[in-house]
Order: sequence, then structure tokens, then C-alpha cells
Amino acid sequence: MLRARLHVYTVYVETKERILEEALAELERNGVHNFSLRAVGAAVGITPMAIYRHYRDKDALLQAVGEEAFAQWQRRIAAIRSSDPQHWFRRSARAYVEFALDEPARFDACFVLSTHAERVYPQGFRAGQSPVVTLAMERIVTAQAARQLQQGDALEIALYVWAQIHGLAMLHRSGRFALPRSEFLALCDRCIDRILGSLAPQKPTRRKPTRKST
Amino acid sequence: MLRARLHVYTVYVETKERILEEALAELERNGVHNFSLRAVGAAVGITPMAIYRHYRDKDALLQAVGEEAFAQWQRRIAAIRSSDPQHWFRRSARAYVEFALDEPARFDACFVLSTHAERVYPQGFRAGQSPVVTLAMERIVTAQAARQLQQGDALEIALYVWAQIHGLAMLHRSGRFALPRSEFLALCDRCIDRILGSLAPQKPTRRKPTRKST
DNA sequence: TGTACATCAGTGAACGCGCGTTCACTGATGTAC
DNA sequence: TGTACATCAGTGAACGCGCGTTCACTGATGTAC
Repeated sequence: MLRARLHVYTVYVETKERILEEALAELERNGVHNFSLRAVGAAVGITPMAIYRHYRDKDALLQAVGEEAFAQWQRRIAAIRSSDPQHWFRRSARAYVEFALDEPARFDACFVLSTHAERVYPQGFRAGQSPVVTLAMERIVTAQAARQLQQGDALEIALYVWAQIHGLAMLHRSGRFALPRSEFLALCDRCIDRILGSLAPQKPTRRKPTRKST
Repeated sequence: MLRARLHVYTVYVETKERILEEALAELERNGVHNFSLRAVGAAVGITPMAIYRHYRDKDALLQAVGEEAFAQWQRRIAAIRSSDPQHWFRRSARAYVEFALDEPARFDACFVLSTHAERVYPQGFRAGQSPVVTLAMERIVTAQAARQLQQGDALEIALYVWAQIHGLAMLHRSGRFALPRSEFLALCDRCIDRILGSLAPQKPTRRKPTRKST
């Protein structure tokens, strides 16, 4: 009956999810270029051919993996609750680097492999295709309105910050740092502080309120 | 005789160089992960096996290719003759991005693949293992001495600038920009201007010379 | 000057490997009547 | 309630492919005497 149908459906989803899970783990272990259906099957405990019951082919599985990775990244950012834009940027940049260090394959799927044709500068980002860039732009606009941030195109400013932290993350991924994790993170923090500092309003606005108006 | 020996030697070197050349071209065409000795052999017009006369194995060829790529990069930077540090940084950053756009595989060999264990932050760079970083640090120290640049560890400042341009280059390599080349380069220029601007001395030193001393 | 020999860049067949994917199948489960 | 049938997740052998590398070789060239 319905119960029986539901049971079948459940089993099906479970295997599909286990494949996705192990595909991600396999990706972290061996990287995209050594990613093989055979290895995923072995990790799940099924024949490689069983994967074809759930995903059309290797590309379809890789695409699902990419979407899952991006969902995980979004969840990391969504967990950052901070009303202060400056603080939000610091914590987001931290999350970005930590994502790159802890889940390099997921990070690659999100930010290195050129798969997501929709998240592209500038149209895709202006159209809100990238939830995280959209969040960043909102905070930039808010800070600009409050005169805490220099004027200028919010997307270009977001990109400027992104490029900085992306560069650090990528140089790390390329093995360019012989630093303990904590020191590398501290270095990233200092760089982001510099970047945010460089975005201070053009005129320091240090003059005291003149009391003439208002 | 000697002439004959020289002739043989010349032929040998020519083939070896043609292999290196075609290996680079092959790398630009297919990327590291699809790089095959068979394709290189075909491009040179020899049997894949002939390559083994000149390089121990695939890895040895790839390493030679990496060294050649890095030599080409160094030549690009050596061609920049500018005594003004600010100007030198602008032009070097430009060269970096253009290298990434024009010779992506060479760029990868220099800056993305984690092969060069010696060029590592901070020891390798302080030890002068990276000629370009060394040049950058020299210019930073000079500018600091002339009070044109804020104080701080020269290597960390160099890394800060490098990460910015590296991030932009890598995001471009990941297909994140739907911009004509010239607009992308202009965007990079603006980002580098921001970065250099953020490195201005802490106190603007706008006071006129006081004439008290000297 | 002529001949036998050494050198060595390049050849071509063959190897074993891991890969994605095909195909016909099995066997457990649920359904129809 | 019992039986014949449909469904479909998973199986396992086999395919063709491109790969790096092995091996014994060829044949042009230069050397020794």
C-alpha cells in the first residue's frame, strides 16, 4: 500500500544520498581529476553500476556534488549572524578561508572549477545568482548609507574583498604557506583588516558634528 | 672530428628543445590533467618513446616544463624597468594578470600547481628563493625608506598585494568574469590602485618641510 | 683509402592499468486478482 | 488466502579507450685502424 510504497521510496533516497555523501568524501580524498565511479561505488559498498540507477552518468553525479557543496557553503555563511557590516565581512572571510582549508574539494567545486556559468561578474551577481555576494552587497550598501564605507559600486567593492581572500586561499591550496593553521588564519585576518581599512570613507569625517544643521 | 661531434650534439639539443616547446603548447591546449606523452610526441613528429631519450619519464618532462614556464615569467618581470616602486607594482601586477590570461598553463605551472616546495611563505621567500618576490620586497623597503609606503613587514606587504592580484587572476581562470579582456584588465588596475592606496603611509605627512633640521 | 665496429636517436609492437559505460541478468519486494 | 506477474535496485562480465612504460630493434653516423 502507501506504506509499502513509501518504504521503497525511502530505500531509494537513502542509497542516492549515500552515493552523494561518499562522492564528496571521495572528492576530498582524491581530487576531481582522480574521481572515479568505481571508487565511489566501493566506498558506498555497491557495484559502480548501481550508481547509474540514481545518476545518469559521471557528470550528473559531479554536478549534484557541486550543488551539495555549494549548499554547504551557503549554510556556513547563513550561520553568521552579525548586524555590523565590518564584523560580518571579517567573519565571512574567515569562513571562506576555513572552508578552503577544511573542505578543499568542496571549496574547489564552489569557487575553482568553472562550472557555474550563472555566477559570473557582473551580470550574474547583479541578478542575485550568488546568494553570498548578494548578502555582501547589501551590507556594503548599508555601510555606505551609514557613512562607514567609502562610496563606489557595491559589486566592485565586494569583488575587491573577495579577490583578496580568494587569493590567500588559493595560494594556500597551492602549497605556498609553511605556516601552522592558526598563524595562517591570523595572517588572513590581518590582510582582511587592511582591505577593510582601505575601504574607509575617503574623508575621515573626523570633524565633530558642527551643530549648524539639525 | 670535433665538427662532427658538435653536429650530433646540436641535433640532440634541438629535439630536446622541440619536445619542451611542444610540451608547453600541449599543456596550453589540454591542461595538466590531460597532458600525455603521446600527444607531445605527435606534436613534435616523433614516437612517444623517443621522448625517453631526452627525459627520464613524464614527471621529468613536466618538471622541465615548469622550470621553463617560470623562466618565461621571470623574463616578463625582468623586462619591467621602472625606478618608481608604485609604478613598478602596477606594471608587475598587470604582467601577472596578462600572464594568467595569455599563458594559462604556464601560469598554472608557476603559481597554481603545488610543485615548488622551495618558494614557500615565509622562509623560502625570505631566503630569496623567489626572484620576483625578492624584487617586490626591495621596492617595498625602498619606498618605506622614502616614506612613500607605510611601515610593516615587507614580505607581508608583498604577499598582501600578491594575494589581491592572484585572487583576481584565479577568479578569471575559474570563468567568473564575463568581461572583455580590456575591461577585466581595467578592473584589475582599479583593484591594484586601491591596494596600493591602502598602503600609503599612516600619517599623510602632508606637513611642509619644517626647515628646522638640515 | 677501405672496412669493421660502436654509438645512439628514434621505432613499433606489446604490456598492464584504471577508467566510463554496455548489456543481459538476478532476486527481493509489492500488486492484481 | 494463494499465485502469477511487474517492478526495479543492484550485479557482474565484458567492451573499448587512452595512458605510461617495457623491450628488442633499426639504421644513420662517426671512429679506429
